[in-house]
Amino acid sequence: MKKDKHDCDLQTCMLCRLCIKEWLPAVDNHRKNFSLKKGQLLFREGEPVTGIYFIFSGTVKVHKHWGEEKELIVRFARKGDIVGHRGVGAEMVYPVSATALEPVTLCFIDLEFFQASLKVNHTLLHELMMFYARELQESEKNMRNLVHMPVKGRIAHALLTLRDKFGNTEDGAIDMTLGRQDLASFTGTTYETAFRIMSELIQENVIAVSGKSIAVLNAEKLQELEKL
Amino acid sequence: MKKDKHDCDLQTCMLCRLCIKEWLPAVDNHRKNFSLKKGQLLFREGEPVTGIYFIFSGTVKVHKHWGEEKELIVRFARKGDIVGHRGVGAEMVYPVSATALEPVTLCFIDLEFFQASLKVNHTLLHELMMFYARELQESEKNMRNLVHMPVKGRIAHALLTLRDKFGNTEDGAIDMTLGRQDLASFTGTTYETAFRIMSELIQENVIAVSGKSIAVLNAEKLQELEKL
DNA sequence: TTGATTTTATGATCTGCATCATGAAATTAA
DNA sequence: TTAATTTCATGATGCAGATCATAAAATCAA
Repeated sequence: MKKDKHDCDLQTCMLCRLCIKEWLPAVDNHRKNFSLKKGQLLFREGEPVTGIYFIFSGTVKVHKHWGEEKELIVRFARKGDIVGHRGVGAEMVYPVSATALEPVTLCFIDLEFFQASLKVNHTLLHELMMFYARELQESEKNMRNLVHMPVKGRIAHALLTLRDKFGNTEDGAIDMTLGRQDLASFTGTTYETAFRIMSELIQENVIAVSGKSIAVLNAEKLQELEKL
Repeated sequence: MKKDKHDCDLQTCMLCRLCIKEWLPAVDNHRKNFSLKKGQLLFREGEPVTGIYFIFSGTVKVHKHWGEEKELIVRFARKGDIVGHRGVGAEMVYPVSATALEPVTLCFIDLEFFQASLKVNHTLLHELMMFYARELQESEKNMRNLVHMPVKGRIAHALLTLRDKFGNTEDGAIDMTLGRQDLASFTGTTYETAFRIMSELIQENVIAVSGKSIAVLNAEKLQELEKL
């Protein structure tokens, strides 16, 4: 993890955006900027929590492990997103790992200072609470989908979610590249099944794939798949 | 939903426990006590959020629906627990339903007043945030379990969780009665499978069942099942 | 108290998806 | 540039758990 002091602009993340003017210099003082290469681990499930991170550029996957081989991707985080807040709670151990999917620059805030910020800044505290609330809703929705929705529907849902979060490039592809394995881990299935379903969707002209970039051609169809 | 004004003791729920003395009369003023019979619906998924509830006695299941027939139980709430907070967020619609599993008495606080309380009482706000954080951890753990753990493991985990939350009666049974169907919905499986696994566990002398009450005889064995 | 509904119980079958196996293509390392 | 490692691609096989079918008990309604 390369250290660096002049990366973030003090206005991308929620901590800075919601910051009280007087507190900003303190933030500036406490932050530590880092960069990660593709595939590098930010923190690992089970490690003690030292602080939280804000992403300044790049994409990170947040994932839970099962045994050595298997995982479930719980969330993707991008520019401006907070990472590591799942460690806040009773245990003070990260319940997830975070890994860079591409080169990433980010900002580290140690826990103590972050908690001080929450104490000082009630808007921040409230905003963070709402963020947790939204993530909880999301998580439980995904949970239900995992139980009752067939894989095809989950992949449809995942694609729509990703398009929503990352937007489209000019040529209509989702502005994010993720491998089949990650798509599988995100939808709670295996690589092979994910692959087969993607092939089906291509055949049905619902999506178009070239390399790792995926374009949604027929969002309505995906929405249908989401409900049955 | 029978209305009643003299149920809760103003010290069971988090709102009251963390309340600033001066604010307590306001709470007393805004609360509305209700009671539900077994099986009665407290609120339904999709309904607009009007406020939040605190349980004074009894047990409530919080569940998400899929189609007409299927559901997933996301949480059980008991004395002192908050219910309805999942509605707080962007949408202002309950993302879940809540149903009484036995006679329940509870306390309703309208949303506006609750939010005012959060504004006034930062301890409460902080505590609520931590609560969301813990629920999120829980939810994502369950999510991973749904994907990677076989049903038997999930049932083992569910039994341990329930024992933890509800404790034991004198005769060693989990202090809560839930039907097989609810156990199935809680572990994300079907009634039949839940039943079969329970039979296995009984045969293996890991649990004992009489009617709707379940006793854990061998917690270690359940813990083993949890990890593979 | 009796008929109706819900819950419990259990076997027989069916299937979506995981697993296994194998090779080609694409990255990455060296 | 070449060897090593990942990722992509696809068919063959197997199984955990869903679905279907039935009936007895228990609970509830009237």
